[in-house]
Amino acid sequence: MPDQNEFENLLTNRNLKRTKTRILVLEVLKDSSPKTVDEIFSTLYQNHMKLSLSTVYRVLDSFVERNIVNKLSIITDNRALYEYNSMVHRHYLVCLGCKKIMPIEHCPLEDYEKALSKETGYSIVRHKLHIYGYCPACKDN
Amino acid sequence: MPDQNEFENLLTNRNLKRTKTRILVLEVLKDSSPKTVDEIFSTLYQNHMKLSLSTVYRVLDSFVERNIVNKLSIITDNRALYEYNSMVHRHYLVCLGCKKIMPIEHCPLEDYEKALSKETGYSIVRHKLHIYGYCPACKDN
DNA sequence: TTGGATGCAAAAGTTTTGCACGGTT
DNA sequence: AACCGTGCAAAACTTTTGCATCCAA
Repeated sequence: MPDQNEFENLLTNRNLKRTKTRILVLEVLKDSSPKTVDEIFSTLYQNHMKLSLSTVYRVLDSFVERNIVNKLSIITDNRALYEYNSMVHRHYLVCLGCKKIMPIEHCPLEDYEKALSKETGYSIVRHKLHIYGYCPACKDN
Repeated sequence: MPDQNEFENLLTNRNLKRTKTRILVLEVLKDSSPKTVDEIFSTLYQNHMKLSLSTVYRVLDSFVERNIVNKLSIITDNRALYEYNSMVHRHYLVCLGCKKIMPIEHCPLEDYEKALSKETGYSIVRHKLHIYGYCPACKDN
């Protein structure tokens, strides 16, 4: 199982022990849209994995600290969202109809950030951009 | 007091009774950076205004429903942020040090969205953009 | 006067923490 | 063996709700 090894190396590199829960959480988040803590927990729990909700919180904290996972700045119903950090700078085009998420290759903000930095005196680290609309198939409804 | 009248008209137009708490909350939010419920409550409470936390929640709900106030999609410490809706499309520059949130006037994405729409066939409705960095004061640390 | 608005207290929901035990290195 | 990670339960915090009372229209 190639993913298993990928995750185990990742954990070792970041000085985290390779425990069952950590690998399970990575499996859920990898190649998936952002999830709440409860979604991650329930997915695993319903698959008969024995684990505790507080462990999921602690695992996610340790991942966020090490940049393995991003804690999103988008609230859904007062709950935080977490996504696997693929380390590739990407933006997403989200269809409000079918909820499909499509990656956008080009980042339109590189030049803008430089100008903004000069204007405000901020040192700019990163940004998050999500674009919402309707895909060709959903446009008609 | 011109703001008083502005707020009272606003409330009447949206079919909300002109109560003391509603006007106080509008005064706090107008011309201010986004605030948490507790910040709004504490500001008023410390100024010897008698009001209840749950009322602030209910007042804000009624404002969000009527587009008088926006509930932001930026988390600070698991608490929601509210801002007066000036009806101007805005983005935010968030300081990763002191957590200060500063509105950005210019939107760099207007032209980009048109191009993206042509390229993908999507009909684009809105976007969310947050930029993160360190403000001049926090840069040194 | 009437229906909406508020205060208070309790409930609901999310996240964090303490402590003992278990698993990885 | 040492120490980090986990489970469980309780605590801390944010937000919502029920109900009696109050107030704007």
